Amino acid sequence: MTSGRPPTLDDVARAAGVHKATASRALNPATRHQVSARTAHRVSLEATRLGYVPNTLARGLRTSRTAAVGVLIPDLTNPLFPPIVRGIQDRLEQQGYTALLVNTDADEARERAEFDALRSRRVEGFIVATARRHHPLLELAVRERITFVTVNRFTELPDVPAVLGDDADGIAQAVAHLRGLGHTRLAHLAGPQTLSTGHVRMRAFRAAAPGAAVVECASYTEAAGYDAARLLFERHPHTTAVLAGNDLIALGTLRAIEGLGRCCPADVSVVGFNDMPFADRFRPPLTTVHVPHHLMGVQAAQLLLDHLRAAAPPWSILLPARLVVRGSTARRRPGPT
Amino acid sequence: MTSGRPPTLDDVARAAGVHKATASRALNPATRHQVSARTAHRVSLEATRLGYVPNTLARGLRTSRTAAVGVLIPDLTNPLFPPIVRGIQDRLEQQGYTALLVNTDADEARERAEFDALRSRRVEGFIVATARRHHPLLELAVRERITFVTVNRFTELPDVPAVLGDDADGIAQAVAHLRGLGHTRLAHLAGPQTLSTGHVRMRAFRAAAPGAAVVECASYTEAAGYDAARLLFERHPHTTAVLAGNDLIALGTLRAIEGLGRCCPADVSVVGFNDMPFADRFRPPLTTVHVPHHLMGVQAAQLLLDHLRAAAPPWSILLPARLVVRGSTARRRPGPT
DNA sequence: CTCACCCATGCGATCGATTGCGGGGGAGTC
DNA sequence: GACTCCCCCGCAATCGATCGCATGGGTGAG
Repeated sequence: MTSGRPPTLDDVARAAGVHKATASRALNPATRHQVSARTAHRVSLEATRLGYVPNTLARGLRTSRTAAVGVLIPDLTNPLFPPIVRGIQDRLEQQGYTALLVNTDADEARERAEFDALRSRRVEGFIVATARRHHPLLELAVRERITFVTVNRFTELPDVPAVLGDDADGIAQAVAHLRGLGHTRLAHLAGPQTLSTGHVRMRAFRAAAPGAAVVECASYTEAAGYDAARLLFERHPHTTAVLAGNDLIALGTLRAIEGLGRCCPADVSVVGFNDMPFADRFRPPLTTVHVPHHLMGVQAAQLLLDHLRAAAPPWSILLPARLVVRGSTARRRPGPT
Repeated sequence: MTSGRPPTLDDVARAAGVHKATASRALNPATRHQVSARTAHRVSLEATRLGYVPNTLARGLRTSRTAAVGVLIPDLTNPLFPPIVRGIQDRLEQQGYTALLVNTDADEARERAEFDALRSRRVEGFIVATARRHHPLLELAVRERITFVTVNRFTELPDVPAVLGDDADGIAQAVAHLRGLGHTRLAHLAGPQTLSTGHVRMRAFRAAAPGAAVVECASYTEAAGYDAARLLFERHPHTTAVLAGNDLIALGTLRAIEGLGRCCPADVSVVGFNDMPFADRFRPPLTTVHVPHHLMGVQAAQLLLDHLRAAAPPWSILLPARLVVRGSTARRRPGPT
């Protein structure tokens, strides 16, 4: 009755009085028809009675299909990623797959180590949220014919499927919104230009607001946003509207504005990007560009699964972004000029 | 030069002109001393040249050590969990372990399915953040001698190690704080009593404020907090201070207060629990009890690893909680009475 | 010179499940 | 009654790495 060690397929087979090969066929839905209904029933009965759970390692070793995929993200505590990861997990789970999640902290060596660890676990493919525009590791992955898709960001390599938000359109909406409120002195606190999101959003901003001020942040963090905002207001004190590279940068900008004794949105309007969770509860509630992150994760997982099953064309998917107007933007106040 | 399929240990051994057993010993730090330095060097050279990465499945099958642990959480998008998970991952990674993360959404059937899936992957143990006070699945796990620890919550079973925050003390601090501000009509919006956190916090509240109003929320969500707060103010309109079961309930309470045309903190003070990320950026900034969630994850992972290596005593760990005073609590305004 | 000992390495079984191949037996047909 | 065909099922190889055991050659001591 008590199990010394977990029961094996052989145990089940013996209990049912058949060979383990028969038991294997009986338990696998795809091969059950090769077995008489009577024995199939008897085997599954014994299986549940013994609490049999198949050994995925052994199966994976034999079939070289592990039903696992690696997921590379920079940092789970960045609020951008939980919804994406959740979307990935939801879709993968539906198909019986498991996500192996690792954080890289934007550290190349660490990413490489984690990548190898995942390969050693024989994941069938990767979902990469850490992509940089130029990314040696991903070049290697392409050379080794490893199946992967990028999510949220892309890499400058041909034929790599990606699931992206329509960042350029989101920026265009934000600029139009600010213009509509009467702002003429716009500025952009750009994300790192090594990342596709930083690059695309900045180019979109430049296209929509030629000649406007742009300061690049060292990273997508509140601290970097704060520093960049201080620099911006030093160089361009008359700025009345800031389009931040993402919500964390916007948060840093808000802090900088407060530190300068100014007020958002009365003196300066701020727009974020991503619509991170609880952005509506901030002070002030953040006007920001919403990107469907959960859906993004779902689509990335689906895209990867498609490529795993058959050599699907290297499609990419562009998800619509949508400006959400809240309390951090307001009509430009006629200046003291 | 190009690899049809990933190189195996046998490939490396052949390239180095030795037997695969020798190659195995050369590559494993623990057995390298059994091999001459010359061959060890030659083998590792060939291994890196061929891009060899060991097959964890095969190794795990043979050794029945997979260096993987299962992590059960309710929902990754609940901001409570990313820091905990991150702490777990950080510690596990240090030891070469990998976390297999699944969401249960508080659904018993789903939890069971995920649990079995993880067992099928032969995880060596579990870290459980979904524990309920009475939990059939965990009873089963104990019977089957599966190694696991619970984190953040505990289950009413003997000898199950747990890593917990000192919730009772946190509540005591919060009540003392509110009393110090002159509040006498306190109320508690308790979390679900099926969870140890809900139960412990409510008992601590009852002990610190005998006779004060208590309403139980259906779940730890903003929506449930909103509903419970409405009910509370209907029954006890003179309440001037609310101690919420967690930050999400507090957020729902804030919304209810606003909906009633009252103001926090001028009319009603609110205290949350957990100090979730960005709680300081809310409107108003949330006074709440800080619990060291990242550390909690680290300790849980460490505790599990200890139990995996040797049969450590079923220690539990209590981490200190600390009230963080922000803008959602204020001195009681002399009422119109 | 011989014997004992040890170090470095090879051999082969093993972990647990899958799968191609082949065989036994029952049913159906002429 | 004999033959064919098909359905079930068993046999054994296989995936890749680990490890107990055996072995060969070299060294040091007597």
